[in-house]
Amino acid sequence: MKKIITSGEFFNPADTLECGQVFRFKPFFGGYLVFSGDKVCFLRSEGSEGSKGSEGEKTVIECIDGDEEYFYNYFDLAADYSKIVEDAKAAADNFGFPILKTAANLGKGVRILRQNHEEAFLSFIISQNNNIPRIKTLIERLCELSGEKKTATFSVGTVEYFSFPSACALAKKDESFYADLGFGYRARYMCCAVQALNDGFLKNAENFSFSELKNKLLCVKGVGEKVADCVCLFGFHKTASFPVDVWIERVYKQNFNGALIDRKKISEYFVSLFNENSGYFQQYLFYYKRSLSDER
DNA sequence: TACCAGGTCTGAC
DNA sequence: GTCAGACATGGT
Repeated sequence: MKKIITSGEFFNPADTLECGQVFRFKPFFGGYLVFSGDKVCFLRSEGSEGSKGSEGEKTVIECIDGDEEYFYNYFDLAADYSKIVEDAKAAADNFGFPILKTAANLGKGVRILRQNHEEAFLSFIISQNNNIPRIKTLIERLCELSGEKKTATFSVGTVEYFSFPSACALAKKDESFYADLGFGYRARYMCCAVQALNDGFLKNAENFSFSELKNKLLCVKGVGEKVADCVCLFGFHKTASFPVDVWIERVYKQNFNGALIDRKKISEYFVSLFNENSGYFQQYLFYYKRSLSDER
């Protein structure tokens, strides 16, 4: 077992996991088990007697031998998030959007994950017109029925879990399989998406530009602007992406006095302001807006 | 019961 | 190109 220990000031486990970018994690011994593809790690805060984000706080990742590099990359540990938060505050001042400063202060512990490509792609197809608790349930069912059973041992004990099924493993599943799991009308989209994956449409996709990748994703039935933006951001770390969903639409109307109606145009508006920081700022705003509701 | 959720597709105009 | 309605499901 290996440990990665980082400062907790700009990496808060709860904020990072519960801000809606990822759906496979669960509470475990005061921290979280985080699943990605066929891997798992145990993520927790340590030494935080004071308030959240205090100087002495550490964030600890435990993983099995050989997975250190994977999770170092997954949690984007090479990036300097103090600069991103400062950029957000500066943008808030420059453009006169005080809410962005408030959101960045609240969400400064959020990191944009570098998720498994296939998992992010299929997960955000499931996410459409759905709520986060239900998305998590559907993905969990999918893994239990089609993933591989695995075990991993951490300092506090051993866990059993299921991997996210590969596109290959899902190749023979038909629409009724997903419908029986409760996917609703998304069952048809899942079949299309799995076939696209098995046809190799995401092969070498990490080398694509943002627009190349997004256009490719939009060719798949069931993938629209918002899902494509989420896959680009959370699966491929294309941070010039600004997904617009119902929550962001509310932020735009209520806090930015926005007059645009079309979500694609709202996204383009924010990207024109924030450029390569769009994805980070979007996540701060999304997390802030949702935290105001009682949903979580 | 009606509405909502990290939307997208389709057909009418 | 724009827009309204349909689409499955389960929680509130």
